[in-house]
Amino acid sequence: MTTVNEKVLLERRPRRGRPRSEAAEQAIVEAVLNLLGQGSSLAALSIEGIAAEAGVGKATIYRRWANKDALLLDVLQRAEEPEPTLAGDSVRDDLVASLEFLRRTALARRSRTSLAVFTAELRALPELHRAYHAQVIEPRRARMRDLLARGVALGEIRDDIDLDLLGELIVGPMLSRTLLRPEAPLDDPTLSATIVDTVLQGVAARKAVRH
Amino acid sequence: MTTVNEKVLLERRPRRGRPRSEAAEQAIVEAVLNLLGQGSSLAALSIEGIAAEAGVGKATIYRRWANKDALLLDVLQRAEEPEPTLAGDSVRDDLVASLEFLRRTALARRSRTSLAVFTAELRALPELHRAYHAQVIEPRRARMRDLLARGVALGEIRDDIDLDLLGELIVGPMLSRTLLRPEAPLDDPTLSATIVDTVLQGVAARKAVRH
DNA sequence: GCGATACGAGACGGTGCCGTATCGGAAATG
DNA sequence: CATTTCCGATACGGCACCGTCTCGTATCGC
Repeated sequence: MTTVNEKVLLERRPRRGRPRSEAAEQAIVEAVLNLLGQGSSLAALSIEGIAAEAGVGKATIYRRWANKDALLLDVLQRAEEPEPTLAGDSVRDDLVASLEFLRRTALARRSRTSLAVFTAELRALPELHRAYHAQVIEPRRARMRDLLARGVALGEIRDDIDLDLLGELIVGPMLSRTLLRPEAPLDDPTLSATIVDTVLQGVAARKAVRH
Repeated sequence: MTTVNEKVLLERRPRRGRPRSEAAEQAIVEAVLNLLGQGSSLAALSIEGIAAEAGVGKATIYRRWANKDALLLDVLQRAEEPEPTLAGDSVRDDLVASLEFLRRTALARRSRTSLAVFTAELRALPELHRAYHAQVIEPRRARMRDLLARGVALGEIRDDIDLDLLGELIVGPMLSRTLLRPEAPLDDPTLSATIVDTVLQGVAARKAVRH
């Protein structure tokens, strides 16, 4: 594991000679996701194992990526779904949409494993961790902060709660279910709305009316 | 990494000859926790590294544990704090106490890393994962379920929410902060109460009174 | 003191992996 | 057809580690 360069892929593409196989490249990326989906840890992934899973020679991998870190970072980035576009009509609805995105990401079997793998294992791979955090986690949290701040400004959300804590109240339950209960149902499309509405309304029993 | 036997420790203690050094045993356990606390991943721990950190020969480790898995499982079990005793006066207070326990567990630098390491990395170590889940995670969740059920029975908590979801609403935010924000403050002793009360009361802005 | 068992240190064979190099063959350009 | 580059396969040197074993020494029961 050496340094991850800014430019991850080797991109010199000569015009003469046999072109690189797009199929091989896809097979390599697929193989990494397959192995992660089968429960492999990030650190346990080996180039030789990936090559075998992909039905590819090691040289075919090293022709495209400089080293293992570069390959893994590239695959992790490709695996990210695009963030959802938020309608903006209601902060509540946008929160549900954001959480739905997280749920679907977690639902995909591969990503589900990946999420768990990322959060902890990346810690042991500092270069990878730094890059992934800066390029994926942090922008996502910034979006959530903006959304919640809009909710406060519009009067949908109490203004006496720390914005970071608010985000954790929303995201935490989905994270808890994904990480701590690997067997828990995650395919209920109403789960996100239930979480958001429950966090908004509160859990305490009430005698008074809600509005 | 071979199978973890039911009996983890080798426990034949002959009465003749030099007795085993209790100091060495403690140094070994300490060394594992130290390395985890320094950010090492579970999979990256090596017997040789542990022995060096502990200032101990490898044979001294293998004299006590059958293999690496047995050592790690034993250390993980020892590292668990006892669950807090719940006063039982108010479910809200007991929830705060339970969450405080989780916060303190996460706060300890070693445990903080360990928690992150466990949740994801254990996945790649199936024997370890199964044992840890059954012996630590599941009992903890059962306690939380009982506590929440009491809250529902006593009328402190709404009766129209799934108990598992309730638990996730409480535990999730702390988990989120611990795992996704390694730099976030976790040493605020009022954090647990803030989370519990916010989840109980809800996040939505209200015009009506709360009672 | 003597045998038994422990200690730290580290040698040892074996395994698995990294990243490079080489093979014969395949697929492109010109 | 000659050249170039890629292909899968695999050999290679090097490294880190596992779990066993052997040193010379220390500490116990008897």
